[in-house]
Amino acid sequence: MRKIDTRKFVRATRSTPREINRQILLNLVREHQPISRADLARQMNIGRGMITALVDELLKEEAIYEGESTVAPRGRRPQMLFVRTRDRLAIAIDVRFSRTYVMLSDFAGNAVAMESFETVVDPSALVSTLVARIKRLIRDHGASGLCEGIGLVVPGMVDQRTGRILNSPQLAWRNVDIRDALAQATGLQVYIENAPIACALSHAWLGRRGDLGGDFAYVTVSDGVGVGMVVNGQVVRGATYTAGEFGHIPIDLRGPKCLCGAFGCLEAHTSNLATISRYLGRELSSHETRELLRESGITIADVISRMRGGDAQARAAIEATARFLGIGLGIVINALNPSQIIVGGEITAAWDVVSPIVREAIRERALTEVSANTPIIAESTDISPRLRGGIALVAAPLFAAPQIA
Amino acid sequence: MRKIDTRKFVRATRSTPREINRQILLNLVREHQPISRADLARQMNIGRGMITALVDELLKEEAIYEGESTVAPRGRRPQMLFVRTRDRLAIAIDVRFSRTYVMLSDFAGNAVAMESFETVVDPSALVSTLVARIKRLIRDHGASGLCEGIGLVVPGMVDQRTGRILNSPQLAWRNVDIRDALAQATGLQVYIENAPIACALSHAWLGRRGDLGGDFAYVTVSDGVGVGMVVNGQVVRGATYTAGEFGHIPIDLRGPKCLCGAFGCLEAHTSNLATISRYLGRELSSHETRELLRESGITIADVISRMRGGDAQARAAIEATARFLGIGLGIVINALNPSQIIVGGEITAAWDVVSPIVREAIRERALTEVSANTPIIAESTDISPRLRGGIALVAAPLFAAPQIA
DNA sequence: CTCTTTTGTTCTTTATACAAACAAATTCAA
DNA sequence: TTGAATTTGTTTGTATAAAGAACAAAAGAG
Repeated sequence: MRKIDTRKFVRATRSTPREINRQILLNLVREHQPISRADLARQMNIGRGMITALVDELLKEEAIYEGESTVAPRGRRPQMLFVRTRDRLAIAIDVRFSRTYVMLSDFAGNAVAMESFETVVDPSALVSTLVARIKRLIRDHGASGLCEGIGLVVPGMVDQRTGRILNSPQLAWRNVDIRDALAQATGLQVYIENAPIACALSHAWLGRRGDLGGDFAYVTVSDGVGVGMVVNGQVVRGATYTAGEFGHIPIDLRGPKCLCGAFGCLEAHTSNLATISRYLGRELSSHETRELLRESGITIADVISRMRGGDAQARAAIEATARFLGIGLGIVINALNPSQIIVGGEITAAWDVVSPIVREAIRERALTEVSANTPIIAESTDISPRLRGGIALVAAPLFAAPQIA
Repeated sequence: MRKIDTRKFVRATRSTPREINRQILLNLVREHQPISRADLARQMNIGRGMITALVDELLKEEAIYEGESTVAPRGRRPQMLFVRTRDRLAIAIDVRFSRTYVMLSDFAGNAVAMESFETVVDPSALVSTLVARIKRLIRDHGASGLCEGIGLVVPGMVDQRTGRILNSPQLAWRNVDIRDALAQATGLQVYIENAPIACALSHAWLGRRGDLGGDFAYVTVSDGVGVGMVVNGQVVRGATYTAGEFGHIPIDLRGPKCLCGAFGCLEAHTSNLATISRYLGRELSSHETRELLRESGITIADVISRMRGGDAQARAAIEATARFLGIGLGIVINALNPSQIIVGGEITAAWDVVSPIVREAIRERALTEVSANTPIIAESTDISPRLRGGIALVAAPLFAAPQIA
């Protein structure tokens, strides 16, 4: 039951039913391809004549294409339909603390080319570096299709009205606009989004067919901790685009000081930096620790491999992180009751150790049996969910439900 | 941008545009009444002919009615339209720990009659008591209209598929069904909902015209602490109907033991019981404390009035509660970034003392200037938001957006 | 080769959005 | 007082697209 916002509603016109049914059909093709017109008619409870008209429209726009006719047990052979994704390309950009990744990929998320470079912190220098690399990528590898847009994923909150990055602690950016400069220099539409939401979009639109559907939360654990939430099929951005900042929720008011200045944040307990600091037996927020981290160059992957090598200190650090992560996921469960939680980040490499501890912490605080058993799925970093999210930013609007009422 | 769920979509038909525009028109009348056809045409960017047709339909169904024609600066006088609410009635039931309230009211939330009785904990005994009172209420006061349904508000999580109360700690109910029994005995449609969501619905559908629109959170502070969230115009219920349980999020792992069994829950810091226990200098969860509370009969209102009388102990207890409440609201802000938060419960009677402490606690943890200034609005208990929510449960479906795509 | 089954297209009917003309009711100004 | 201007609300004709039926095409079965 949705309330109509009488300030910004969208009235239905004569062509509204067609737009809606067209979009439903397109999504059915996307999720069931290959599929015939007759099957679509059965799925949609509609006459085949209607389907013919809608399919003709989509064929003319080259949103879908007709494949070979398959064998059928009897009767005329159906003509199979497919969504056109192979020759539609997009650029995804993942700006991270140390490195920036650029990928050219088709609309289904299959990478065509990928490269990376050390992150340039100055915004305008970053833009010009990106522009050069994007142009070269498209020139060298863009023969198989047309690039239709850029999906830019940044570690920070993004104002969707202006495209500005409101605050990125990792890059020390405040109110920075790189979207418009990038769009102007490349002549391509640029979609910008913060990392946890991009990961959630990647899961929703480019995930496996089995786990589609249902509302979920995507929890990213890296230098920070953030959550991308999908509720009623829509991403939650909040009134001023800062929703999902679970990282700065306190779980222990007498806990360690966080980089944000407050005490006892979830992020200060369970981020990669927190785990490494704990391993080194140092305080997270002190200047010396940060210097030490920078100099030693130790990463969370190192801590995990030392744990595997039998380092008891490393194991203790990771087990403590797991416990706090479980408490964090318990917060998400109590707040949102998602049908599943996806966890992304380097910590997933230690999931065999982390998972049982997480599950136990959730069990301690869950209010019902079902919520205690909320599926927690670890997503490995090597499928690069952020970059796939960048592709989804460009591709998903084609498939989204029309906004009505 | 919403994703279409290909498992349970609603296809558009020939009459879909009409359904949508009809509903938009009805909502415009509701929020701008009195309003003329010509004004509606301007608001909706549509021909006046279309409006005439839609209005005729709504008039025939008696959803709206035509009032007097008003004066106009020049030209033909417009005929004003109104939503019919006066002679449409609903029963609202608010089941609480100690007392149960029953109200007969019109669809706009104007009470016709109200009564209360000591809560009967046995479900079937409660149903028969309710049935008798409802029948008498309708007989004695129902002359002004027809009762079209019952809105039942309970302190606990409700499975909306089955109507069962999954868990109500206050009533010690688990998997109890009173909805169907009530419906069968009264012959009326019964809508059941948990208290925080009902309060949120009350705010969304029966609130003042000024503060309509925008997503928000309704935080209820009574014996428990819960949140009703409205995101993208829709209430958030969660995959298994247990969303909004912010009361059992830990804010201090070394904090007091909660009635749920875990340590350091928000509820254990800021519920009415927590405040009273703190005032008495007792541990919340111990058996002796609960006995003492029951025997002494001291309420949160007593603590507040003693604070007003100069009791330093009472002031300290309430100030501590205020601080923890601020931390709780900070959690809601970081998680959801709502455009506003409504706080309901007895504690609002001390809002002059509570408010500045709450605001300071939020400021300590908010990540942006805007989110630090999220409006926090106290809603007094004497407008009975729960009962109004019960009315909204019956009335709102008439005005909701049609589900499409 | 004919009958049956299934797929996909075409045609007719019907609902309804859209646009324009029309009727009604009122003020203003000569 | 009367006609012009203005605004509201209704009616009428047209275009669009859904709904449903009929038809054509393509295959296998007997």
